[in-house]
Amino acid sequence: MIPEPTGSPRSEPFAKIDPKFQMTVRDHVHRSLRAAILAGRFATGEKVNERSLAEQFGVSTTPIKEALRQLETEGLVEALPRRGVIIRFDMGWAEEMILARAALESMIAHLAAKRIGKPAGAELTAIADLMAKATTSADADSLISLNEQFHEHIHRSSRCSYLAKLIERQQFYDASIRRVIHMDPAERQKALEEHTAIAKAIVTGDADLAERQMRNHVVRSGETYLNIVFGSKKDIGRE
Amino acid sequence: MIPEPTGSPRSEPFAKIDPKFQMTVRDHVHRSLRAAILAGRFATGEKVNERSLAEQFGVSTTPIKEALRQLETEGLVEALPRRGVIIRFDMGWAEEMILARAALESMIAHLAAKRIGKPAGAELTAIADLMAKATTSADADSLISLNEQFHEHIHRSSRCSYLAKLIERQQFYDASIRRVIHMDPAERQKALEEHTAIAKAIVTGDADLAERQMRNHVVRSGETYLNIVFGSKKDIGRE
DNA sequence: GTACAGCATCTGATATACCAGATTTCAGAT
DNA sequence: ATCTGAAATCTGGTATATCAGATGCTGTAC
Repeated sequence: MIPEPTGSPRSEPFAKIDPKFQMTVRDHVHRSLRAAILAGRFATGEKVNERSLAEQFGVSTTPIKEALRQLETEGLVEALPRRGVIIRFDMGWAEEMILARAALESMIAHLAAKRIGKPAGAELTAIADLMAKATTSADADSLISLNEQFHEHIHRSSRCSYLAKLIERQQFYDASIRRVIHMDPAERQKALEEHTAIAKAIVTGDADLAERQMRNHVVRSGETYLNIVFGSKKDIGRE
Repeated sequence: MIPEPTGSPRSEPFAKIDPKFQMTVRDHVHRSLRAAILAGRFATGEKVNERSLAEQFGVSTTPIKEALRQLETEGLVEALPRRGVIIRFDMGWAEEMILARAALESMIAHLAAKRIGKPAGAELTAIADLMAKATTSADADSLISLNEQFHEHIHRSSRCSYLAKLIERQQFYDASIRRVIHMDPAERQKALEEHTAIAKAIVTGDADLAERQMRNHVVRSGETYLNIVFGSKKDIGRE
């Protein structure tokens, strides 16, 4: 901190660092395991051994246990008391995670349409406009970043922090896969149309329309993801 | 186990006990804390101390930490690294939990309507019929039990185990509160009508109708719960 | 009276020890 | 050869110890 000569407090000297950014071993383990599971680097039903994981990470079993507890609550592993934890993730699980995200995102879009104000609405439209520009010109990275901003803005507009947190936990395709997805011009175009329509519905306060369009968007882009990662054409939630 | 004279294996001698039923200290702590939080026995923002909890439960801090990790992932507490965990639950949080459950249950009802077969459909109708009888005659306990059966049957019919698991985590009014809710004849009648309508929509395969009705049912009964627990009239998701 | 450095204390994060339930192995009986 | 059950082993659950960051307190300087 730079010393302040006068006693008068400056309004916003430096942003306080968010304690959440601090990295602990258990978070590192949690993220690593989570990413590994979602990337399919474990077989469904495979047993994981705490001591062996601890050795691989070079830490004790304590943070491993805590990370496994988090994964258990997330539904990515199953704990059989006194018997160990087994991996629970396959294509079916991924489909259902997408459906869950669709259900929650559409609910939050519904509420955002009801609750968004004039200024926030204008910001959302602005983000959508930037996305339109980035779709044809810019690189995938800025598109990914705008994508995040777009959804996060909707979350904030809904004023639902619990729902937003739940959705975050559902968010499981990582940046590298997103980049692959946004490589395809057809996909970029489709996503843009959907985003534009969602933004319009929310800004005009059409909650039911916003909800439907958000749901279709999440399900459709989820299908794209599944096709890339699991490599088989699939309609989510059919039959 | 009763000894078997012949070498021939009996088909289904006794059901294997589900390992999940085994109780560990961390599960006990998790459930107790969860119930205490949902019952409002902690203030929002209140700090909880691991050592003090360990002392109160008469156990070491290890299972406490694991239970707190689960609560953290559930969104009921927030962990600030190296600083401790604070309670995150109030009426607003409860509202959002109800909305989340509404979103997920309606999604699962939608899928159940698409996927339910003839026999399972008949069973669902049968459960609804039993509910009709129990509404006027029987005690609250059997109504509560039928209620559970009803929703669980829908979950199974949807063939979505991940979604069902997610919903279970959202399930937060316990048996005692349910009993209070089901005491009121008007509430019983309203719930019956909703259940009947949901069953009909699912059995006839009207997925969109089932979805809408499930959502209304969860939100409306959630409002009843909120009025009882937090004691103020409130429309969820309005403004 | 106020501000701040330095010290004492509290408390979460991690490592380690130990126990008991679960699993596997293997010798002896049939 | 197969079954059984006791012993060895593995592994998760819990308890305890240790470390370091966060917090609180106090006495001194101004």
